[in-house]
Amino acid sequence: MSVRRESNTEARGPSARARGLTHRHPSEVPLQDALDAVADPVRRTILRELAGRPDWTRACGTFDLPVSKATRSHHFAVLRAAGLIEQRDEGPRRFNRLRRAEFDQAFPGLLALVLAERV
Amino acid sequence: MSVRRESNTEARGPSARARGLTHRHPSEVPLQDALDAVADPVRRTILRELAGRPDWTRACGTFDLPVSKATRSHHFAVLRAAGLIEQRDEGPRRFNRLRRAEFDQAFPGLLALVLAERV
DNA sequence: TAAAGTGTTCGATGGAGGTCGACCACATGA
DNA sequence: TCATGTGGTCGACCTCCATCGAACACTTTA
Repeated sequence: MSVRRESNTEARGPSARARGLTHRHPSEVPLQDALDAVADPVRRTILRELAGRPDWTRACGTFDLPVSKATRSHHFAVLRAAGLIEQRDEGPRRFNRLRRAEFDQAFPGLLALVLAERV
Repeated sequence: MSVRRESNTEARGPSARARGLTHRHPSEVPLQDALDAVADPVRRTILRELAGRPDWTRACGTFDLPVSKATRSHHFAVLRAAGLIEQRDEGPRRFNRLRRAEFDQAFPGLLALVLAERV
């Protein structure tokens, strides 16, 4: 293995921003928090859009939402605290991943209801 | 068919109170309403207590809830509108039934999460 | 260094809904 | 007819949270 330059974050470790990124595993999330998270229509839109693309391909700003970026940031924080998404910084952008398997094991069927919703 | 007196409500038809009882089938309930209904801890307590007894054996006043009867009445109305319970008047009391099968068909897994919650 | 792009934090605001007391409606029994 | 018990309705209150603009922090690039 040579000493070639790495361009991803793994080689450099977490950035200053990513250091403050706290995640919670779905198994540690109370049902109350999970229900509160999915009870909001904007957050359900985020989840559905996230499910339609491969993991780590959607930055927070790329979602089509009828709210300001401050509100948007708030919603992503709630989803993260509810164990519904995982986030990773890449340069100035924050990419997202839907925690399908983990969340479905903790709350079977709940995420499926959200993703099946026809808006 | 003779003209003998009937003592149950079916023979006399719905009482004056029951006439104003509007139910909604779970299949007609939007996901938003279903999630809002189960997102409240008092309502989840009602659902769990209801699941622990046979159908039509629990009147509204027999539930152990930390709220006034006005609030209690409000919660039962929300659960009814969400297709989670069915109500039937018997004398001055209003008995309840959990709409397990119907609701589970409309929102698979959701009610199970509520009933499995350990308080 | 400066500028542009992305995202968070802060403080304030508004609305939705949970809560209550009081009163009302209905059924039952004395 | 009256009293009692059950439950709903009404109006008011209050808390929580979604929302926003503004300011800030970090990264990248010119």
